[in-house]
Amino acid sequence: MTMVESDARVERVVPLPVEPALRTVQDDFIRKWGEMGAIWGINRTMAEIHALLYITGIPLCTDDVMDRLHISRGNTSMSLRALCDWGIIRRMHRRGERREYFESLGDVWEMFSIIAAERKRREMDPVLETIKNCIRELSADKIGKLAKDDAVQRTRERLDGMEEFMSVTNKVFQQFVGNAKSGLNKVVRVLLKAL
Amino acid sequence: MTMVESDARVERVVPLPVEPALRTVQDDFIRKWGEMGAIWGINRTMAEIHALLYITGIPLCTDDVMDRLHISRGNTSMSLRALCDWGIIRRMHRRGERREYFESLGDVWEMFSIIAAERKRREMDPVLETIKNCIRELSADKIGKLAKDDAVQRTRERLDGMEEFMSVTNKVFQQFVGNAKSGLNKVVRVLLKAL
DNA sequence: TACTTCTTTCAGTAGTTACTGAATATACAA
DNA sequence: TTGTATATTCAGTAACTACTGAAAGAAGTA
Repeated sequence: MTMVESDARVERVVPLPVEPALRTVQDDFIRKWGEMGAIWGINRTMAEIHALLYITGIPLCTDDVMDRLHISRGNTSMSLRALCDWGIIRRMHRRGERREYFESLGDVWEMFSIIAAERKRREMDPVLETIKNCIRELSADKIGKLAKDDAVQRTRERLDGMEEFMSVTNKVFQQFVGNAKSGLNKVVRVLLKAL
Repeated sequence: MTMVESDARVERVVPLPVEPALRTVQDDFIRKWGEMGAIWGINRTMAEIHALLYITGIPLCTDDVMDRLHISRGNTSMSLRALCDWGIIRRMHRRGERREYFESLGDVWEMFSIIAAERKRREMDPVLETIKNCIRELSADKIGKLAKDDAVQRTRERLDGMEEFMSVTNKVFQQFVGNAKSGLNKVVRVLLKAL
């Protein structure tokens, strides 16, 4: 099958739902989600791409994303890959089609737990490790009678406070991660009941 | 009282605890805390300054901070102010001394709830607002029979999922913020018991 | 094989954020 | 008042991050 090349493109130039009312709503959501990206440690463009995939709820290809968000092919490609690496969108192959499609996970709880798990592993765990190590280094059998020193004791108190906080926080995270496969999870239900 | 000017400085050049063992431990903590800054939406230097004030547990002045962390006066001044604005460190005036001192809050739970409250207000609340507005804009009395459209329904489902998630998250935050004045708070106690 | 369609990579650049250090302001003391 | 110790501000710059677009690569088709 031969085709004037522009035809192939035109088919997809405005590939999406596109009732203006719907489009406006989606754009609104996308913009705001992009602005919030920082919370998740994800940059604006990545957050917008994710928002687009999430809010439309259908698989889109690279050109769909480029056209709708006005970003370059390179940026689109890299951001899509990064989102796949995070695991909050998925690559999709369509029978008989060469190009690849991408779709977002539909379950917000699952997405949250994926992100939380990864950030805990990358950012909290090492800090907790360091704190525990610091506490060890200030123990009497490491520094002898210096352990009685005022300054040392103050520092140890502070380390203890931080360790308690982070251990508890870690446990809470763990629960989200372990349970949040779908919908309201156990932790949240317990919490809401208790309040 | 007249003083050779260098004396006044020398007094404070290495003003801090300074048993090498203690210092090493503190530096360790400071470095790691700085690296983790991102989680809190606070940059490395600010996080390090905060870590220093937290871990030593005594009030320090601008020069103490500059000397210990090797940062410029300007940067120190601005970062200290920003930390004061966040409310996680406090300015201290000492009788008969001209220079100002700064000290960190000692209670990690309190610091956490201060930061969480502020970030919720600045980052989550507006998004939730937008989502609610999106849902409103897609209601039948706004867009009529278009509301039955497939694409519209998909988008509405996604918005609903997100709204549920964010509302619940908000409630949990609220509890931390409301209760976490000191030590293990109600929410955490409930959680730990339930798990 | 060569051709087409689509994807990935990456050097270069634009845009952003963090930091310095000198100038300026403030606040107290003599 | 002037002098001194301290704090703040901010223009300029360094360092970093995000983005583009062209080139190369991959994977399928004729």
